[in-house]
Amino acid sequence: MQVFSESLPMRLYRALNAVMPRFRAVFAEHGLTEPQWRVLRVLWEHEEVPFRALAAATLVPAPSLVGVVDRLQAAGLVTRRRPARDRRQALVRATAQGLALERAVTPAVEQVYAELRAALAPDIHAGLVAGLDALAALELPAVPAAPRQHRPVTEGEHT
Amino acid sequence: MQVFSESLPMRLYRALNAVMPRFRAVFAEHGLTEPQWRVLRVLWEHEEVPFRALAAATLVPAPSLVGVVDRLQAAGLVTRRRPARDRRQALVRATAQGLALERAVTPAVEQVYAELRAALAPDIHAGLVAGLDALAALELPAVPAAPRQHRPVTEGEHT
DNA sequence: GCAATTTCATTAATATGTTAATGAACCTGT
DNA sequence: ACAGGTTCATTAACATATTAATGAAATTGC
Repeated sequence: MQVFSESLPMRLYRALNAVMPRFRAVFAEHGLTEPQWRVLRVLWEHEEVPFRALAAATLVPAPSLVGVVDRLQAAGLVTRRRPARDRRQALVRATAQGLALERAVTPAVEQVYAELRAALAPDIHAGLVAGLDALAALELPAVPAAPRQHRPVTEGEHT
Repeated sequence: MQVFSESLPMRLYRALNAVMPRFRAVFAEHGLTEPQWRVLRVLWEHEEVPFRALAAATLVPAPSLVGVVDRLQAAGLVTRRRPARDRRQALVRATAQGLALERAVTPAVEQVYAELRAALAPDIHAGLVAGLDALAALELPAVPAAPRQHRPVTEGEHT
């Protein structure tokens, strides 16, 4: 087994840890968490987005997205709508206030991106993007959903 | 602003989403969560690890690590020790049972790595690793810790 | 020596991730 | 029409992430 710190997953996590705190600091200055930001980001690009598509676009798992949208809705930044033709669906849309946030937050976010571009050599950046896209495209054979052989390590468990 | 789905953070998240479920399925078959696996992974490489160092090596935030180690300890996989020379510290060490897990889980994990290597062209992989390490090394100037200008979007907030 | 500071793990409060289950709405074939 | 199956958002239960605060233990400054 290779050295833990040099494994691909840990490299991915370290890369994220290097950049995301900068972005999150910007989001926080405007009262947003990262998932909340992602939802708004999608809604700035698309008028009205089906819940399912929103989860896919933001990479926020559907069960988490329920709470995220709840809080954005409570804050008056988005609305939820049930279309008559399929009342199971939920269509999410940004309010005027939610749309207005774009102009407020974007400049500071752009600046972080600028720092990134400035700090990363173009060829390194290109190789990185190519590698990431290759990974994302892998579509490794879906997990066989083998039944668990052992119970998970959970709180109440004593020896 | 660039297209959301093509931003570097989303590319990083998509790459992780493409590979981690495979690994987590293996961990789950042995009753482990991903952070739990990471902790054990470090303890297999180092006899006894200071809490602080364990958090850094696993990239698990210290407050989260408290619970992770609690559960591993309750499951009999690790122990916590307070050194006499500095009673604030906590030294974590794997038990015999925790050490035994390595031989049980490693083969399946190696297999996932093998799938990854087989699916990713060597030059793409090299470019990816180079890019990730460059990102991780960035050390963007620490966040200025500017005071929040707006309250976070929280549950109880109504318009 | 001791008050002030700093370090360290932990707790607290809130938000999200993960997996399974639920319940309503739709669909399918008959 | 309707029983059975499917889709969809949501809830449930648990574990973790994030930020701030706490409290005990070490260290520093004077």
